[in-house]
Amino acid sequence: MRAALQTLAADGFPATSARAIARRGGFAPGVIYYHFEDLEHLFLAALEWTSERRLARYREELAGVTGAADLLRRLRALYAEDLAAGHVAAVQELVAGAASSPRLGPAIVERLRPWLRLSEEVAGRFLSGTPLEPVVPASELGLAVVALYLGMETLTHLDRDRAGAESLFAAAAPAAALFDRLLGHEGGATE
Amino acid sequence: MRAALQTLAADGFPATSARAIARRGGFAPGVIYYHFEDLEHLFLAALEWTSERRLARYREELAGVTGAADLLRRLRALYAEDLAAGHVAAVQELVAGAASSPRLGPAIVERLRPWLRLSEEVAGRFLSGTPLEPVVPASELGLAVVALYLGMETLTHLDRDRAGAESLFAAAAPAAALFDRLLGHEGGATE
Amino acid sequence: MRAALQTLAADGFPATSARAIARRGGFAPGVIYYHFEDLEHLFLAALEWTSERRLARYREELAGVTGAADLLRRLRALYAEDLAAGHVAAVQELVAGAASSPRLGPAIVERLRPWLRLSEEVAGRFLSGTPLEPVVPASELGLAVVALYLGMETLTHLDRDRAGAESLFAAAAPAAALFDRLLGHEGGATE
Amino acid sequence: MRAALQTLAADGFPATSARAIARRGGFAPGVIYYHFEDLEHLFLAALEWTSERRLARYREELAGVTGAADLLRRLRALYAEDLAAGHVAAVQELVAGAASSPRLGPAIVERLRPWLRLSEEVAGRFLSGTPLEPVVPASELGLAVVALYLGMETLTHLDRDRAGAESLFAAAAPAAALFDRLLGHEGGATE
DNA sequence: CATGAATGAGCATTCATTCAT
DNA sequence: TATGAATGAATGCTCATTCAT
Repeated sequence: MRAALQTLAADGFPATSARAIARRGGFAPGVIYYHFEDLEHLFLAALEWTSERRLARYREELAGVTGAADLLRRLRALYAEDLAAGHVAAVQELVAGAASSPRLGPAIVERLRPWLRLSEEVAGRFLSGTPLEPVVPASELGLAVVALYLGMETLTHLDRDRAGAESLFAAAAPAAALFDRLLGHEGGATE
Repeated sequence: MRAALQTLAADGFPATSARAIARRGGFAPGVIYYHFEDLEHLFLAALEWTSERRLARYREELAGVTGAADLLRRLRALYAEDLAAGHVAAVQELVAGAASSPRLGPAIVERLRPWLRLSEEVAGRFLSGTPLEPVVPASELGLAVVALYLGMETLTHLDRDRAGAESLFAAAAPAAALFDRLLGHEGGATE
Repeated sequence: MRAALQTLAADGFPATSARAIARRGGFAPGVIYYHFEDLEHLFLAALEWTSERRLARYREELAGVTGAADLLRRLRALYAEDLAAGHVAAVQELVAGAASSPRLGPAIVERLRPWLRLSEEVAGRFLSGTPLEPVVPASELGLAVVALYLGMETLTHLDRDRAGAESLFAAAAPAAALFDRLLGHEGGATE
Repeated sequence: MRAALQTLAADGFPATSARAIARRGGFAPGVIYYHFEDLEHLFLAALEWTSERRLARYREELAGVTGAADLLRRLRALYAEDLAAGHVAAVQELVAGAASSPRLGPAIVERLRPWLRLSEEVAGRFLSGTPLEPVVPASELGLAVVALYLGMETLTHLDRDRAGAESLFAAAAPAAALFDRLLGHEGGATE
């Protein structure tokens, strides 16, 4: 059922009505209200569900990262997974669509916080020991990365061109390699 | 009237109905359909209108930029203007809300393209002559900056904390100064 | 349109949905919400409308009452009018059906108050100068009469037997005549 | 379980859904349909249940009534019991709410008939031997009393002011005493 | 006996849109 | 140009009811 929402969120927040969810899930709209108090609760439960699973995956993958190029390579793979499952699309749609809802908004912020924490943490780990450490605060870098992720999703969602993010990753690779070389990281060596 | 839409877009795309626009503008809903074929056409016209004016302003301000710190300072001021007028908020709401509309989506992409071009252009000007030039393609950097802008707006729109973007600008300032120093730019000298 | 509600209230408060009203009135349900904020507002407006007209009629008719028998005769005629128009039925249905609504309830009480006042006033006029005056407070008698009216309507509405009230009026006539004779009223003489 | 319905009828007929009953009773809605064919059957069973018990109590209490004042005093006490248990409220809500139901209405009339009989009987006993006997038919007086009861309940249910009926009883006491004195009853002597 | 899941119709309400005036 | 009235489809949600377990 959450999968039904997920796929629904894939054709736009404004179009994600109870009826539409039910149609896609193959059940009656009433069922939703049997299991969830509200559409909002459904959304939150679904966000939580997919978010937790993806977060675990991200944490796992980013645990042993060794340098900029390595980090980038792993993010790229993770993003490809997200794309395939439509997870980012759903999340972005939810985040953007519910931004103005006084009840949903804050609840979503809450569910987004772990991502900010992870992003910040990885940014911190990544900066530590480099000359950038004193000059770039991890917390802000972490925020910027999450924002970039969301913004990229918004844009690639807008025109159906999924290649945008992909080419961004591709373009960033040489820069990451250079970065590693300058700082003596060993990460990108095998790429 | 377009201003009415603008302010309406400020309380959320899903809540921006013909009635709501009319209520805020102080006219009857029917008027909209006298001037525009459609709500979608209204949205596009409004986007175009505000976009052109802001774009001109951005172009003007970013024309004589001399370095990273200078660029950052100017963007910060421009962003403050955007914030005050609610322009970014409206645009982001529109972009995100209409992302899944088969008719509105592509049309919005079209109206967004000049921004990508500007961003790309500034990025190119900024990179040219630096050692980064061969390693960072301007087109991708430009895209990333627009995405970051949108993403930041999404996030700051989500929790009412407008300080997020501000503190990001603040945090980026030292890095920009360092950048300028390394590359022999003279921009941030007076800051 | 209020007439549409009136007739609708004639087939039961719980069945008086926006759709049902519209169906009976021959218009689309949306029209209701164009003219009234709410179903509740429709109900109140309709109650007010019919109530005012009937109240004026009652006042007019009861102004020059001369005795118990006369009063009874006039009430009987008025009640027959009410019955024909279905006014009491609608009012009773509304009063009973909305009794538990926290918003509608008090608003209806308000609209009922003039009736209590009239009833009280007539009771007072009727009692004044009789030996009953010190022993029967007009305010309570007025309340009792209104309650009796409502209760009778409830009962006659329950089984379709409209004869109940009629036979009550008939049965009360001799008592009223006796009452007048005892108290020296001249009212019922010609009956 | 019937108690659950009773209390539910205390927050309004339209709000008395199967779910609401079950929630208050602490069981699943399905249970209702195990024990009763229908919500309507539940209502009737519950009405019957409470009605029988109260009727017995009324019969017992009104058996040895000696005069108007005595009758009034006993009714007042009985009414206080009803109020405390919420019985009248439930009955009135049911009677009014189901008035327009083609199936429920007649069935309720049936369950109400014993009350009319009792009322009539007491009225008859009360009138017998007095000069009013030829002039006031017991059957009509009985009907009027029941209607007054229902109507008073409707009104006191409407505004939360439970004092209405109470003050009515209080106001009627002197009249009853006078009545007894005139007719040589001995009932109110000790009051 | 009882539950939890499900259904489909119905609810009040709001929507984009049309159109006579 | 603009309005006010109207429509019909859609919204989120609740309902009585059923039924496998």
